[in-house]
Amino acid sequence: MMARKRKPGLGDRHRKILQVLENFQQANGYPPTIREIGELTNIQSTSLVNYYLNQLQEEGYIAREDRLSRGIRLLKSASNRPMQQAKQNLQNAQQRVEEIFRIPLVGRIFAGEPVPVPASDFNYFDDESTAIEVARSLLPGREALDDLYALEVQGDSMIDAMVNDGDIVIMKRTNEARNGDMVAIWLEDRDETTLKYFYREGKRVRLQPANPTMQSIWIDDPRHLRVQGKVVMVIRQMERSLSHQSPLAA
Amino acid sequence: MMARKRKPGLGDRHRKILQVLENFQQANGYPPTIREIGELTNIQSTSLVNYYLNQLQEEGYIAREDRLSRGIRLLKSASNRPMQQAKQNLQNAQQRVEEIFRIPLVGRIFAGEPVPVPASDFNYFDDESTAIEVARSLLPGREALDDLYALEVQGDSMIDAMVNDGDIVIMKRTNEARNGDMVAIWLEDRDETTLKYFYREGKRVRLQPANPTMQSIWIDDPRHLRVQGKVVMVIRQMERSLSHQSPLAA
DNA sequence: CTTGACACAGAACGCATGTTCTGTTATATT
DNA sequence: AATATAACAGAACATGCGTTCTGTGTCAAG
Repeated sequence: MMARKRKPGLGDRHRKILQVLENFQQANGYPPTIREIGELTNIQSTSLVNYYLNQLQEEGYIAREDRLSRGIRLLKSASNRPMQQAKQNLQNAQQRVEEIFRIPLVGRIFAGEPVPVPASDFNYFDDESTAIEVARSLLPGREALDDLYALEVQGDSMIDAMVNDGDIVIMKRTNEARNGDMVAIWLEDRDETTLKYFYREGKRVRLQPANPTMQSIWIDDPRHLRVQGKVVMVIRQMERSLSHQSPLAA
Repeated sequence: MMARKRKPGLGDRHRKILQVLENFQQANGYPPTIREIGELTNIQSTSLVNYYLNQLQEEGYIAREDRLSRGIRLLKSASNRPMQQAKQNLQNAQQRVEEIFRIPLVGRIFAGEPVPVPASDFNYFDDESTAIEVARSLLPGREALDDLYALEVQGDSMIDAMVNDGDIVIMKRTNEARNGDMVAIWLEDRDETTLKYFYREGKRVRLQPANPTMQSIWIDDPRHLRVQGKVVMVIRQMERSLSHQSPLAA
């Protein structure tokens, strides 16, 4: 026996919560906590607020950062009331601009040389032409977005990392790696840059290629490797210059 | 004995912190924590960040809510042209509203089955949660953007195409391939889907893997292969935030 | 040199806050 | 009416995060 179905669309409480999110952010400059939302909407249980927030997230109205206090972002405004038209436009515009992120393309990466890393005070806005635009929804939420930069892969030397000539890799500037991270590593004894998954195993470090058919390598002395950044994303655009398309074509 | 006096005005670190506050809020929609500020300014101690924040508060640059996580509001901007900046952002926003494109994520692709292709009258707006957002600037300019759809790669069967488990491939709906296109092809005699570069060579067709170390295959009778779409882009996210995880994930 | 204020690091403490679990009530569907 | 599910409440738990304390080096004024 089928039973009660959930009504599609937003209920009164969904709308109320969206309203609260908008007002609170406007008034205080930071988003509310679950408990604060509860007070402002006469919902007495944190779990119930959470319940509604999950639904709003599934519907795409908000984005939440896991386990992060006040980590709620409003994606779509639900206010249907007339309001001040100008203000409304402004708000929408600011929302939209947050959904796109410009990552500076600072150089190339290939096996023969260490990874170029921009300084932390790198001015991101000085060169408009060399930027990769990525929607915020594709980027990891918890990362410090200011530490991101992009590199173009040169040559076929990183096929074991499933990365091709011409691919764009988006890196995060960091010197330390956690287990499971894919990192750019400079191997001092080989004079070589590689992209590998990083695993610390006791005193040794295991570097595992992304390609599951290829073997890991072990580094006995971690001082011989330098973590130069963490790979956050790889983008491959087909149909560009003909340069790398057909080495074998007759 | 009076000793060392504190220099008046803002030091480098004060300015750096104000900069971080502004950028972080702009990028994430909520203010940073003390620890996050520390990471972004290379200050290793929470107490030291707190130390500087108190000074900034006394100077009137920020307001803090006592004991409230992320309760920092920026009152004065450190950038010398605050109004200009906001206006600039607004203008850019309005220009860029159209520069983001939502591509529906319609299913999975793996070796064992033909590629799912949405109907041409597919309603892109009915399911908000299953969409990949891509900046226009990353997409090929001449393509008919309405014909694009996205698939999630399942399994390791396409490593010869340099495509990994979990990757997102953005496809263009088409039945014909031009030389040099990377296409999704259904091989009837093998009951298999592959992603290969397509080259017509006389009566035969050569399918070349993206991985230059692997061999091409030749199809003598082109009627045995069906072009199911053209690969426009491949996106690999290394560390997906939980809130944006693929809705197709189990 | 001595001194005292400043600039910093690290750890510990405790409240704030997100998450989860168990349970209850209400409502739509059969 | 029976039942499955949605809509709720309350509490417990784990972690995030602000706060505070102790200690160390550094630099300028006496």
